[in-house]
Amino acid sequence: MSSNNDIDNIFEKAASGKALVKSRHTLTIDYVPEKLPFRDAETTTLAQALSTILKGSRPSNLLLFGKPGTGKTAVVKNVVERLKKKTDEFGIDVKVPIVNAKLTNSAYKVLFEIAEHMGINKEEKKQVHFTGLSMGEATDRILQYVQKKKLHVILVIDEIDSLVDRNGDDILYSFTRANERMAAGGFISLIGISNSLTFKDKLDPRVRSSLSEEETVFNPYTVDQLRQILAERARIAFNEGAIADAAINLCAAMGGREHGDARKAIDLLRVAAELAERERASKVDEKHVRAAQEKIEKDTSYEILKNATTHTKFVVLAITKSKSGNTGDVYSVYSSLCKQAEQEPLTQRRVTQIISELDQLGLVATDIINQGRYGRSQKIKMTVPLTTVAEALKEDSTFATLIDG
DNA sequence: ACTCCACAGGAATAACCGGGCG
DNA sequence: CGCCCGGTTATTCCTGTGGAGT
Repeated sequence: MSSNNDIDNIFEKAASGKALVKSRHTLTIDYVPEKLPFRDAETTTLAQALSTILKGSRPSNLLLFGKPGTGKTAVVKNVVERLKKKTDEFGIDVKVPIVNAKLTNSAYKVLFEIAEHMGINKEEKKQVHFTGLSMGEATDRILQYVQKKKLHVILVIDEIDSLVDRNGDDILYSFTRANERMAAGGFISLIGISNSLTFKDKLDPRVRSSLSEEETVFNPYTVDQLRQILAERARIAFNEGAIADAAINLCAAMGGREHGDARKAIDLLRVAAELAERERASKVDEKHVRAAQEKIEKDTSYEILKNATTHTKFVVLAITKSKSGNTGDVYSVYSSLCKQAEQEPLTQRRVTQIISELDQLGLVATDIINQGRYGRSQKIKMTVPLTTVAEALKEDSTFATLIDG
C-alpha cells in the first residue's frame, strides 16, 4: 500500500515539479486514524463493552446510531484494531467479521460474507456458498461452526438498517436466539451500526431487547469540529503549505450543511486535491473545493445512469423530453421511444416504480400535484444537468440516435 | 355536496437466473 | 435429474384520493 503511494508520489513530483499530497490514502474512507477527535466518550464506551472478551466472557450486544459521517464505523474499526492487538498479545482467539449490509446488498450475501470472514469455506465440508442454500441452512452452518470450534465472535453489521428494510429481522433473530441456546464455549456478540434512528421500531420486540443491551448515539459534528478534524487530517495528508486554510474551512462548511458529515467533507478534500494537482496548481484553494463538489455530484449520477438498465434509460430520456412532466405524459413519451427502438414498453405501474427508484437515488425530483377535475399526478423533473444525461446515455448504442430531436 | 379524473402506490404473483441439494 | 433457494424484474389487480367542475 505505502509503496504504491510512494510510486504515485514519484510520478506526481515528476509531472508537476511539486506534489501537493503526501499521503493519499489518509484521505480515503478506508483510512482509520489512530485518534478520533471528539469521539473519546464513544470510543471508551465501546472499548469498555468489548473488553469483557479478554476475560473470556461474552460482551453485550451493542447498537450504534448516528447520521452518515458521524464516525460510527471509524470508531468501531479503531477499537476493533486495538482489541485485536491485545488478543493477539494474550493469545486469545477472537473473530471479528465486519460486514456492510448496504454494499452487500442482500441478506444471503451477508451470511456468505460472514462465513468467508470466519474461514468456514476453507475449513469445512459444509460450506456456505454465495448462492443456492436456504437462509436457514446457511445460518445453521455458521452457528454450528461457531459452536463446534467454540469460537468467540464479535459480529459487526454496518448499515444494519438497510438489511432489516429489505429482509426483515429474521437473520438477527436467529443470531440473537442462537446465543441463548449455545452451549458453553462459543458465543456471538452483535454490534449493529445504523444510520436511522427509528431503526429499532422495525424490529421484533424480542430482537430489539436482545440487540440493544447497550446503545450509543453519535451526534453530528459541528462545523467547528469538522474544521479541526479536517485540519488535523490535512496535516498528515498534505505537504507543507499545499492547502489553504480557506479551502479547509469551505470543506467543513459544505460537509456541515445538512448535518456534520465528516465523510463528505473528507471526500471533498480529496477530490479538490486531485483537481488541483491535475491543473498543476501550487496550492489547493476554495475554487478547487467548489469544483470538487460539482465533480462528485456529476460523477455519481453519471455512473448510475451509465449502468442503468435499458428501460430505466428510456424512462430518464422520456422525462427529459416530456413537456409537462406528468406521469401520463412521461409514459406516452416513453412508449413512443420504445417503439422507435423496436422494444416492448413496460407497463405504467412498472414505470412509476422506476421513477420512484430514480427519486430515491436523487436523480429526479417528484412532486405530487392535484389538478382537481383533471386528476392527480406527479410532476417529474430531472435534478441532473441534461448534458450529464446525454453523456451517460450516449455510450449505449441504442440511445445514440434517440438523444436529440 | 357530490362526482370523477388520472393517477399513486400496496399486494400478490410469475418468470427468470445462477446455483445447491439428495 | 427434478426440485428447491433467494433475488430481481415485471405484470396484474387493486384500493385510495384532492379538488375543479357541476
